[in-house]
Amino acid sequence: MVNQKTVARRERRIAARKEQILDAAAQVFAEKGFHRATTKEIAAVADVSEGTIYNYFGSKNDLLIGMMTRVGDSQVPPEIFEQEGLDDAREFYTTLIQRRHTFVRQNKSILQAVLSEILTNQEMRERYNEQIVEPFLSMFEQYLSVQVEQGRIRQVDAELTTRYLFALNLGLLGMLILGDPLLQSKWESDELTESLTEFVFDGLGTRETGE
Amino acid sequence: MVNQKTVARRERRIAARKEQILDAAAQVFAEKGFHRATTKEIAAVADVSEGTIYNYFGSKNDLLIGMMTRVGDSQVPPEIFEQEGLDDAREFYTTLIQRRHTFVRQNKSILQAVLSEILTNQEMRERYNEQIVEPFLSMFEQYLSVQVEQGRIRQVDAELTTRYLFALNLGLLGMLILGDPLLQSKWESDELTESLTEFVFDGLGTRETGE
Amino acid sequence: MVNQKTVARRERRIAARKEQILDAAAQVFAEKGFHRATTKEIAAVADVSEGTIYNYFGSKNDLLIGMMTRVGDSQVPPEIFEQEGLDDAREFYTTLIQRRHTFVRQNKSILQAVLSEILTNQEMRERYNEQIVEPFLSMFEQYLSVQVEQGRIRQVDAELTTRYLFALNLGLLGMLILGDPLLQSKWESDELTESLTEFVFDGLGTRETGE
Amino acid sequence: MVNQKTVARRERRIAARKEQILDAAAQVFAEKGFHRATTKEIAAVADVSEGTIYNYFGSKNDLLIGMMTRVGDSQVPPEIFEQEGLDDAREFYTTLIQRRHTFVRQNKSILQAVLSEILTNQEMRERYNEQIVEPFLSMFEQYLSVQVEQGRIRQVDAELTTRYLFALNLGLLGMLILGDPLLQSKWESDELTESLTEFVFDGLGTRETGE
DNA sequence: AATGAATGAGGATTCATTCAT
DNA sequence: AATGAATGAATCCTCATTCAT
Repeated sequence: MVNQKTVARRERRIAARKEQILDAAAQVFAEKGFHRATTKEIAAVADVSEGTIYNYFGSKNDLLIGMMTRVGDSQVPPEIFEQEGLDDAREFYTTLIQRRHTFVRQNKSILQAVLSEILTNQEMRERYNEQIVEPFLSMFEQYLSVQVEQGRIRQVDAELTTRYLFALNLGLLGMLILGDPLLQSKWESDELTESLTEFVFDGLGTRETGE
Repeated sequence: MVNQKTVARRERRIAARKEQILDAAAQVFAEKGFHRATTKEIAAVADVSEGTIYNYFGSKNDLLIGMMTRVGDSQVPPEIFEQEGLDDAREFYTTLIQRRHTFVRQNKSILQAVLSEILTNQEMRERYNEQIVEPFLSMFEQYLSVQVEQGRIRQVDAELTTRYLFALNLGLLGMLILGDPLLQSKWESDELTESLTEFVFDGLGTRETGE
Repeated sequence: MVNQKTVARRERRIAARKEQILDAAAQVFAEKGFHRATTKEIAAVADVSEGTIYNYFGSKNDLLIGMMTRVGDSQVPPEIFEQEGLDDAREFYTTLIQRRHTFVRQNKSILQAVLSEILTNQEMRERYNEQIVEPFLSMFEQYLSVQVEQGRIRQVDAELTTRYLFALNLGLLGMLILGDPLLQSKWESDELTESLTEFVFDGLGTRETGE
Repeated sequence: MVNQKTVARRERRIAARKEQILDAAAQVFAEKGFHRATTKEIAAVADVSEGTIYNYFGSKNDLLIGMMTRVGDSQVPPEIFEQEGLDDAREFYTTLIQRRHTFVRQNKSILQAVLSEILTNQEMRERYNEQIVEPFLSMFEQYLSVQVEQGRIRQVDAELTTRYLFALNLGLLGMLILGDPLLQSKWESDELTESLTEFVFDGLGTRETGE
């Protein structure tokens, strides 16, 4: 009994420490990038000694992996695709990007750090694809196919369209990181959703031109 | 006279050396990323000594800046926005992304290296914004405003739409780097243009829903 | 009364713990050598926590000293030199190296670790000399002198000869550690004694050449 | 032509630097042992920067390997076993150990460092066996067999005897390192040769007992 | 102008030791 | 008395940069 409690407490302490360190790492990585970040500084920000980091993570690289796992775990959950009452594709998309933006708002630093490393690190890239991109793409693809079949959206290529939508979001994240002031302000006050939905569903063409 | 010629020749030689070194740097940066690339390896690839690099560039960082300048210089030229006969916005967009894709095809590795660094390097980010992003955005914004005024495209917010289109392209580059196989194959054989134009101009909504 | 018993019990417990830890240390030192052995691993093998080690030994170095003391204590006991009936020097030598080989067989790993450290650690070297080498040398020297006086062995320089015999044994230990397969097999099956005695007493020379 | 000279000079410079660094390493290793020796100190003794060490050796471990190779190269050369006129085994042995002692005198530090590490480092042990021990043993064995056949020495087991002689020398080296004052003084003034030869050839036994 | 050896600051990682529980 | 998490000094190694030739 007591043992069980002790073990549980211990596990919670370990998890908390890991979080504490990952938070610090995320902050420093985002600020300086993975390579310019030093374990010394991460330790300082996490308010632990350098040695302690290595009691919880095998290497500096493992911090990055830990962060990616975290990002993966807090992504859009699969259930959302299976909810009832999301017949209206517009509404669904709105919900989706709202969630997504909330998520990005909460994890911008981490995403920034992770993305940067992903761009030049083969191994990270593969992890990211497997854990985050592919699961999402295949689920969304599936959803789109159904919508197309049911005539709720235009007859589009579900595979490609999925990728365009993903790209749009990825690109927006990129521009936020780049620091575009307009996007930044709209995004922080959550004013992008409507305009974005319109862009995606109505396109640029005038109605007449529409084919 | 003679002096002028000599000076000119000298300048050409210097420029050539710089190119030679930047080419090598681009190759190595793309392969390993900025931080994992060593001056030693760049020198080896450029077939010069490490010391020589420093005769032409002040630092390793300057190589990155040099590359970004290069990328900026070979971007879509401003003239394209001023050409006559590009009244048809669809056609114009098609042309634009075709050029863009050709450019990306030729510079993917460099873009990869530069982007990665941009994400976590304040200074690089500012340079990139000033030299590349902002000029393009303002020109495109201008173009879109005119198109909207003339009723050639829907009544959209030109500023935001410009950013969405930029984001879409940036995101596609991101997904290419991530290695999405579908995009990769379509992109290499230049099959994305039409489908992308359709996505952008017609949106996902069925025509009736279009409001 | 009770107090005395308690104290005695306590001392026995402490001694037992020390043994337990030294055993573990011996095992790990032998496997990895002193420097590559970590207190963490020693603790794991001893099935105690790292902290506990430091309740019984002041430092990692003290473990080594403890081991050497142990080795010293189990060396050839001085009494052997005083036993009656060991008039025959050959027989005596045979007995001696048999004991010695038995001892080495039981402590090879420890000796390996201790010797390695002795070679490059001044302090250890001094301890080893004082505690082990010198006592043995002086006793053996004494013994040899008597044998020479009594005409039981040739007129040799007792001091030097003692050192040659010590060296021979030390060197054999060295070769065993080095892993010479021939010595190893003969040594394990205790077949070296006779041949060694012959080498030491008869030399290589043919009898006629003997002078 | 010039090129050849330049290359040769370069190679000489490199070899010299390597020597310079190995000398320093030998000194520090011998003093403190491999593990306690720091690259910082080696650099200081060699009067170069730490970085320079790594221009010539891949790792601290490589310094050790480099030292062992050096030791191997300066060992007793195989030719000695093939010289004419060495019929007299005593004389031959005398020559051999004189050479050996000279060698040890010149390389004591290195041997000390190498031996210590050999005792606890599997890889080093294997290298040492292959490069130094085995070649010597097999050559000496061969020599002894012939001597035995020709009746120049007693009918001894050549294999074992070779090992005894090797052990004797190894052990003497060990005792020198341990710091035995008697051996030290005799060895430095080269007074051991005769006494050692006598020990090896005549044994301890009185002539009558010689069976 | 080119070279490449030398430099040394800097950084990730290890591990003996401590100490609060 | 035992624990084991926290510590941080110490160390090997890398690599951008310099500079004598």
